[in-house]
Amino acid sequence: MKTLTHRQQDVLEFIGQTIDNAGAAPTFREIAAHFRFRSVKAAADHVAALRRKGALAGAPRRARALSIVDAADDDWATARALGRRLARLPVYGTIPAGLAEDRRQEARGCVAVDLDTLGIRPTPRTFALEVRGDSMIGRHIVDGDLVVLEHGKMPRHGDVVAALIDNESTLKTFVQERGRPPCLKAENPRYPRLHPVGELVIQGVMVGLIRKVKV
Amino acid sequence: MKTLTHRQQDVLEFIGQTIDNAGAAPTFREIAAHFRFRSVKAAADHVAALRRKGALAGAPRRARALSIVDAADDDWATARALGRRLARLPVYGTIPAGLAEDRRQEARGCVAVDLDTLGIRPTPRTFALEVRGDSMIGRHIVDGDLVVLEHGKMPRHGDVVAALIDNESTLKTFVQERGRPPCLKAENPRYPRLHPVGELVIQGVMVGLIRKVKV
DNA sequence: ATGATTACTATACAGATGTATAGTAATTGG
DNA sequence: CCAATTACTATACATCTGTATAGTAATCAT
Repeated sequence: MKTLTHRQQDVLEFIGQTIDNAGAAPTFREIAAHFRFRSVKAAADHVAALRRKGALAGAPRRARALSIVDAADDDWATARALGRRLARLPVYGTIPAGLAEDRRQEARGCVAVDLDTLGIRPTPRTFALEVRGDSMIGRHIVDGDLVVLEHGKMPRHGDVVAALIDNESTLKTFVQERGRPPCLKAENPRYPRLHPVGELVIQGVMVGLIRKVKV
Repeated sequence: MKTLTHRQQDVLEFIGQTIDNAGAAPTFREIAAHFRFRSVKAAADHVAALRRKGALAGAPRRARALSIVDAADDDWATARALGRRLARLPVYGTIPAGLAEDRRQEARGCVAVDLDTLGIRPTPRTFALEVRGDSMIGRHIVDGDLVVLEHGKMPRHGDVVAALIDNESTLKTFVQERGRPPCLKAENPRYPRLHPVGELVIQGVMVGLIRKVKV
C-alpha cells in the first residue's frame, strides 16, 4: 500500500462520510466546495491520486460512481470489488423451530450491522440473537450480548451454536470428537448437561458478537 | 406502506442490484436501457412513483443519488427518518499519549460501525482499540476483540478504560471507592497490580465491543 | 540543479443527467 | 361511464459533471 498524504486522507475521509451520510459519493465540485478549492481540478487531482494509490475505486466518467477501498484491508485490489454494505439483521429473543419465511413477524427488532466490520458475508439466513442468561460465560458471552449467527451453516468442533432446547433458543458449544456422535456443551459449570445433537435442531452458527455497554 | 406494482418492484430491484454491484445508483438512462425503454421518462416516472411510495430516498436533481429504503422495515416512514449512519472509527494497536491531530497516521486501520447498533453518539474522539492479551478476561473481553472507546469522557466506578502504561495502551477497570483516590484494576489474577490514576493518562472509556469469530 | 510529486488557480467543453412538455394506450376503482 | 393510475414514446433543454489544457508555487529525492 502506498502511503497517502494528509490532504489525501482528508479528501478520502470526506468522500467516505458523504457516501455514508448521503448514500452517494460527492462530485468533484462538491469536494471542491467542501475544501473551498477554487478549482475543480484540485478535487479531480486528489481523486486521481487516490485512485492511483488504490484507495478509491469506481468507473471513471460516471457521476458519483466513486467507492472507497477499505483501508483495513491489506490487499487493495481485492477489497475494491467489495464496497461496504450494511445488513439489517432480525433480532430474536427465541427463534421458532423452523425459521420459516415470516421471520420478520417473529423478530423482536432489527440491528444494522456493517458486514465488513464483522467480516462476514450476509445471507438471508443471517440473524442476531440477544443473549439471556450466562450459559456461555465460559466463552465470554454475557447477558445482553448480541450474537450474530448464520442459519444452515455446518458447525465445526468448538463452534458456538444456537439450539432449540425446551422450546427456547440456547447457545451451546458444538463438540465433535472422533469416534463419537456430536453433542452440545454449555459453557457454564452450573449447566453441566450434554445434549446429543440428533434430538434437537441447530438453528445457527455464531459468526460475530456485538456488546453495548450501558452508560 | 403502499404496495408496489410488479413493474415498480422490478425497477426497485434493479436499482438495488446496481447500487450493490457498481457502488452507485443507476441513472434514468441506465434504467431505461436495462428495461429497453425507448424513453427516459419511463424510468423517471417509475422512480418518481417509488419515491412517492417511500421505497426510494435521496436528493432529487442529483446524479446517481438514489438510495433504497430498506424493505425489511415495517414502516417506511420511520425508516426514512432514521437514516442509518455509519462512523469510521480509527483502530489503534497502541494509542499515543496525546491523542493528537494526526491520529490517522498512527491508526492501524478503520472499522465502520453502525451507530444505532452500538447505541452511541459519535464524537471525533470515538475510536476503536484492538485488544491484545487477556488482561480484561474477568470482564469477558478477550484477545482480538475490538473495543469501542470514547476519549475525554468522565469514567465512573466500574467503567472499563484504556490507559497508557509503560508506553502501551492497556484496558483496566476504573475503581472509585469513597474516601480513596481512584485507581485502575486489571481483571486478571495474573495482573494483580493496582495503578493510581494520577500517574497515568486515561485515554478512553469503553462504550461498546465487537467480536469477530474466526471461521 | 533538476525532475518528480504535491497542491493548487482559472477557464473551457463535450457529454451525461435530471427534468419537463405533450401525447398514447391499457387498466382499475367508484 | 369517468377519473385516476400505470406504463410507456418522443423530443427538448438547462445544468451538472468528468475531463482537459495551461499555468504557479512548494517540497523532496536524486
